Amino acid sequence: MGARIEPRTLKGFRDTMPAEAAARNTMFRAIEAVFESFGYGPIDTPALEYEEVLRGKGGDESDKQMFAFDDQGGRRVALRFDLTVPLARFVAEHQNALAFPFRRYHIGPVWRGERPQKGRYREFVQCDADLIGAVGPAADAEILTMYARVFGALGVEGFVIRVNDRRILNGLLEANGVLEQAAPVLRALDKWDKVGREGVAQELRDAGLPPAAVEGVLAFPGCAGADDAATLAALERIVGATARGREGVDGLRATMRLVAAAGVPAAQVRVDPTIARGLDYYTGVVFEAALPSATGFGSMGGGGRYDDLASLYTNTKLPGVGCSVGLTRLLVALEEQGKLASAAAARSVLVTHPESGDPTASIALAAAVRREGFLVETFPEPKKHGAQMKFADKKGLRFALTVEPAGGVHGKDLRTGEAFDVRDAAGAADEMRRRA
RNA sequence: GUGGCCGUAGCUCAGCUGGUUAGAGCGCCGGACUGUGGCUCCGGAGGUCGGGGGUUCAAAUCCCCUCGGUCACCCCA
Repeated sequence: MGARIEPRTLKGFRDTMPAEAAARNTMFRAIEAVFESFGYGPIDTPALEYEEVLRGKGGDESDKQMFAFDDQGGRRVALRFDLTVPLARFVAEHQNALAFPFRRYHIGPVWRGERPQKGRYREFVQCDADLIGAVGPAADAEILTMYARVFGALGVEGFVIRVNDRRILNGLLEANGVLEQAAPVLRALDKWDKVGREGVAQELRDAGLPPAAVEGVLAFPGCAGADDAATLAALERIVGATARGREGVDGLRATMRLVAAAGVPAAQVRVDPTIARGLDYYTGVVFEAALPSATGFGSMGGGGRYDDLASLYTNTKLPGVGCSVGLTRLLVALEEQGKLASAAAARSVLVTHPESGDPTASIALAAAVRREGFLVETFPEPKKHGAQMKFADKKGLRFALTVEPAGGVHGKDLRTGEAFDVRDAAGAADEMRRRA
């Protein structure tokens, strides 16, 4: 016997407890149902890929964040840090076998070697859906509509999907003569909510923008109006003089019209000039989902349009638009708010084991009740009745059933504490259905 | 990669300016009482005070190092 091994998980990695896992699976199913209702089908890709495939163009931020190492055969491999790059490789590799427009969704864990903090882990689950091989407002609107439906189906209250368009942002940059400083300017704008007007102004000055340009850029986020039409009109006044800005405003206006036509409430999807998104491959519409109630958690996901998904792997031009739900973060945020959809335990049953003797009758009872549609578990050992009941209580089971030595079934509603006696499994099922 | 805070029983924490056998609540185990849980009562197990070094007659308590956790920045889900 050596020293005992300390049971622990790696920094940034976490276990999922039964209640949370149950809630997560319920969420999976809800998300999948929405995606599939729009004609999207599931795919999977390997967690581990060649590093060069995932790395793409080097020198990015993702470089430092990727878990990469040599495998046993000396190959440079890495864990995927998102589901979009694997999608690009997948589409490029299988383009002859796919029907375009290609709609797929993908749910799975991704890994990033960042320093963990609130709502941020080194392993987390993303739910992505993308529409590849189509351009225009109809495609963009479809993703936005579906995205709103997902949060609706998850029962998330008060979510807001804030939408902008990279072309509008580029118009702003052009109008102020700062196209060269796109990255720092967009990054600063994206922090509008967090650091406020003065904070953004400071960042812009630090980025070396001339005072006139700083003022010009600052006029932008504040232009949001009472509704999307007003905001779009204001945006048009600011960037309408540039071709790209004009195109962006027109496109976003058309997209929002289609989203409304699909029946999405205006409160759920709103135009917001401060949404920029960090990833540099977005070229058109961009959006981000947030829970106003989940302060300090960051966004619950986002997405946008990209002109050319797989240019690294193929000459075929593959434009697309997609969305992503950060399921792990969403789960933790909802859990913290005590809003985890509790898996309905209304049909859970324990059939006790006789304290001494033969469990045959109990096993038969359990099987019969199971056929009635209940979630039935049997106690596997002849422990004392009190202990068995305690177990049922701790696990949160709703009912306990015991076969009486003289025949018949004695039941108890663990929630109300009421007992009942019935003739057989069918009688127990009726009684439990009545109480559930 | 940079900075702040924290590290005492399974969990949440008390242990003031260093001083006899390190405590509480909850949880856990056993028992009493209800045939069969949740309430109450009784009893019990469980701690290298994160680790290492130093100061001191004496450290969980002071100093240094280290490891771990956490929050923020960066970036993002």
